[in-house]
Amino acid sequence: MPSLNLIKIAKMAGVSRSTVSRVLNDHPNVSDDVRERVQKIIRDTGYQPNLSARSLRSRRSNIIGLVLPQTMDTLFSDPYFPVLTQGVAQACNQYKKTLALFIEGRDSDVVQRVTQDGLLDGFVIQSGKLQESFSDKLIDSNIPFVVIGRPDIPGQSYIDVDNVKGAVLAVQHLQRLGYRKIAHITGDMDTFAGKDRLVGYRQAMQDSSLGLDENLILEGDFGEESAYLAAQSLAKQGVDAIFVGSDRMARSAIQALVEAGLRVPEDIGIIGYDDLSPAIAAHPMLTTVHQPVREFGYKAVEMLLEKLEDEETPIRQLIVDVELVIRDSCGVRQRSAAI
Amino acid sequence: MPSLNLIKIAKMAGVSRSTVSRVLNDHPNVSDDVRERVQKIIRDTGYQPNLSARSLRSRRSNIIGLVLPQTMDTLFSDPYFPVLTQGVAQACNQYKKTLALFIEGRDSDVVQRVTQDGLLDGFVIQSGKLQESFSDKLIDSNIPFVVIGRPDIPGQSYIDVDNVKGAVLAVQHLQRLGYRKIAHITGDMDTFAGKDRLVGYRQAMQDSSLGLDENLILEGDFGEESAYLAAQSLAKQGVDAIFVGSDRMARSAIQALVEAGLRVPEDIGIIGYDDLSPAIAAHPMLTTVHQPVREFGYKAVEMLLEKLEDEETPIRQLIVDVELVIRDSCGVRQRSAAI
DNA sequence: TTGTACGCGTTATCAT
DNA sequence: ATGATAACGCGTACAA
Repeated sequence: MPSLNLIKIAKMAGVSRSTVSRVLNDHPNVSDDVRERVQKIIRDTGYQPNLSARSLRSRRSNIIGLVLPQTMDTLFSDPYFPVLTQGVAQACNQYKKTLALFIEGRDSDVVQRVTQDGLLDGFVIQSGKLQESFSDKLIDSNIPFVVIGRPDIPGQSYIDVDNVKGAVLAVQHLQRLGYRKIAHITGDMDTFAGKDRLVGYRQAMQDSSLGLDENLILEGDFGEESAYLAAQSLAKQGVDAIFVGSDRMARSAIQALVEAGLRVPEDIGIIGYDDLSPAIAAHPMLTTVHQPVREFGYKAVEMLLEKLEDEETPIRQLIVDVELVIRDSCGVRQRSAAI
Repeated sequence: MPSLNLIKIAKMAGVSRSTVSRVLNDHPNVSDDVRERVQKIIRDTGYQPNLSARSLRSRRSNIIGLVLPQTMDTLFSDPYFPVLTQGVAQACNQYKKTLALFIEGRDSDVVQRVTQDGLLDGFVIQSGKLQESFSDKLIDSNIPFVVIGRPDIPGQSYIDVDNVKGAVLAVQHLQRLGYRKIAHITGDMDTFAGKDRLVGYRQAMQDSSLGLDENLILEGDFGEESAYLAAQSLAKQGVDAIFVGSDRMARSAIQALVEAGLRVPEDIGIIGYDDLSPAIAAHPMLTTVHQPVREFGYKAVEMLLEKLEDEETPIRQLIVDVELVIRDSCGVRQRSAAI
């Protein structure tokens, strides 16, 4: 048990606590020989400054939070959250911050825990369902945060992907390939992601000669089951192509279609959304809208750190671009030849 | 900006710091009316005790770490880690601990960060590849920890699943169904999980009338690619059934088999390992060995907390049981009828 | 350049 | 039952 502290190191080096402290914090005003001597002792003893004391004194814990307000059950079955977490963790490593992970459970009052005095310097929060509005507590806790996804109250810094554009890209691609009856299986209509992708679908259909047919829109919830059922229904209905709200749902939809005797993409074209492995890996390779989720998490941390550096930094709202990744499930090979 | 502290609360209540502190920590020696009065003020002001100060004084941060020493790239593509994390997070919520997540990157010295003085009360660490042995630093940092998976040095508390038994269950099930040429695509041979499942496979084959044929063992690495290639090879070779080292690999193997013109399970039976969604969801439903990964993470935290309560608690080594979950890919329907 | 002394907010020990 | 007071380990203004 080391139980070392500044005093002991100071005694060993024959200097005062302050000097050791200065060495630790790279203060300029330390003579080179003293600095050397102290550093050697620090190395030899394996001394580490006590973080609690440091936090207390400096009012900086160097811990930042990642708050995932989804329900536990569905949280990690979609690769989105793991990848996001990875991005955040990567940034924390980079900037030498400790990452505290808060996953909202049914009972736990995450807000309470996140806003504890002296625990976090700030946090990144994934905006969840629309109805679970950000508690005012979060805001007037006065601890800085950045929202991932669009927040449901204005005046916050946030980072989001352009879901509308992504959907437009997907649908327009299907249109260009000559599909005429293009359906959409939506994501969760309680999320901005789900809603915005639907907006994009509607927009792309309306702006085309095909026009919008509300009957071709089936509501899903980002889960396998909903997509499976929707696809079954669409198989009976007979459509040319489906733009599905997420890759995970797309895979499930494809399964339903195949079981209904349809070939993808020969009989029906599919485009998903996310481009996160491993959902795209199976056959047929999924055409999908790529969101840079990892970079996203990374960037969110950087935005937060900026905010921490400069208290008066303006509110930033960053929309990250998306792009269509064309693989097999949209039938581009079969159709491009035909065109 | 609250910037409240004990003194201010004390003044407002007309008592001393000590009394407020006692109220906060549920000390018995406080009269009921004073307690009431102080609690009301605490509620009204929204006062929260400063955690840094608390940690400094009490030598307890109430933060516990989860250390995932895998490389970033592969980390979250397997559902194992997300689910494990979920279990750990759940336990932390339950016991009112803050969870700090450490994901080892290429450059970052996680050991250094994890063992910082005053940061963590203890941590749970996932044992990674065998060669990256636990640094001695971890051990003589003197901060308590529990290992998930078998540690490569003795004398540590750990929790593990019975990988050998799981493999035996799987292979024996295939044997009972009448398969004769039963192959194995292994997991990563640098992990205990991969090695132990191979041990179980060997054991089950040797103990049966079928005997062990080393040519039926193909090495994988828990990744899609390796399983795909191995399955292609086995398709040519012509085998009856394959016990695959993980569900994720099993899915990939099935894809290779189907593309080679084989039907699963009519032509070839498959059993995987893990039973974590969504790998099992697709068609055919995967027969697999269930590991209670979430409970696992939860339990690991409980073991750690025990250790924290009682410094002199004995080292515990807990082996969690596994069970076979029979679905479609093993061909039980086709074969049971035949038997 | 170095040392002294104070305060960060809390808990714990000792009186009263 | 309550209050004064001393730590916990560190950073820093100020003095030397």
